[in-house]
Amino acid sequence: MLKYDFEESLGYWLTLAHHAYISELKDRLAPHGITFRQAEILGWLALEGPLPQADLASRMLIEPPSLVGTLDRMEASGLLERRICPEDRRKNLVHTLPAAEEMWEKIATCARHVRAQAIEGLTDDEATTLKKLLEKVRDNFVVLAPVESVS
Amino acid sequence: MLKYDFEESLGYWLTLAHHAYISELKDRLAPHGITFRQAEILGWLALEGPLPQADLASRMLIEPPSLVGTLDRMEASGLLERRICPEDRRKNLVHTLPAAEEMWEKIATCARHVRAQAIEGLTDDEATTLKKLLEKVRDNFVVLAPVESVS
DNA sequence: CCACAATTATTAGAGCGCTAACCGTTATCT
DNA sequence: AGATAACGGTTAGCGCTCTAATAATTGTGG
Repeated sequence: MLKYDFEESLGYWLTLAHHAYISELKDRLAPHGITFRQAEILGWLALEGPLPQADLASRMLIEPPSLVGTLDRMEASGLLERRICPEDRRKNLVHTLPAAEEMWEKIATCARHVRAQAIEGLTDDEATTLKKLLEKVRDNFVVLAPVESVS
Repeated sequence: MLKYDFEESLGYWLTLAHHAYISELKDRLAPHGITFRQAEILGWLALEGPLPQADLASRMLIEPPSLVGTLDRMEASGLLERRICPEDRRKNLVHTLPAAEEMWEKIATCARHVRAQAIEGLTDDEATTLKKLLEKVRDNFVVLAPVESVS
């Protein structure tokens, strides 16, 4: 049987660090009665204002159908509202409701704590280097936007 | 509304790189008719031999119940077999079957390609630095093993 | 104007993750 | 030895993800 040395694989290191980070965040969010993905949705809406579902999905790196159930649950718990876009009646603009406001403050506090914990013991230079290297890795997979062929 | 700057968060960079890596691997595995998690199971068994389900789950960073369905599907497709451990009849040892052999060769090829693609354009020093920094981040979250209090 | 294509959201069905609760087996402790 | 605790696996119920197919709306071609 072929062997594959997980310990030497960048994918494995990435997975370990990512898992540790996200797990910590989930653990801190749970006592406030919100999930990681629901928190992320409130984050994007806080940053960018009301968004159509497709735009929200693309920012979260998921497909539009994956969002439907989560939005349903958040609408049921009074955090959100879908409103049909007047300019394009195919689109739903996702709006936050008042209950989202105080929830978002708790979420942001959790997120800042986890972020600070993550870079504890790293110098500014090291954090910058880490960001740069992670971007390089990502760019190795991102498909270059195909240039429109001008005939 | 409070704003949270995703672009400045280590968690976001980590997520982007991790997502790109894993997505690429999933895309390469799909044509061979196997999922990422099923491939990972074959990888651990190739590396360590037959394992109890709880050990497998801990290596995969998931809880034992999460493994049940996936093992059921793999058993149904003839890749695996659960065998009761003679020394401890509570345990199931997960054994690979012959069909797993050729599947694993395809998987290992995919994994090596993705790994090479990920570190393309990185010097050896940069790869080493990246590993070191990712380990530092992870260690910031890992709970120190509580020392047995010697009374 | 009208047929056709593209876009947006949804449903259906499958895969994989979690916690809580349960059963059978093994270990421990008087 | 016998009661109790701990361990390994499973089930049940839920949350989030995917692809393929569908309905409604909008854009584009002749």
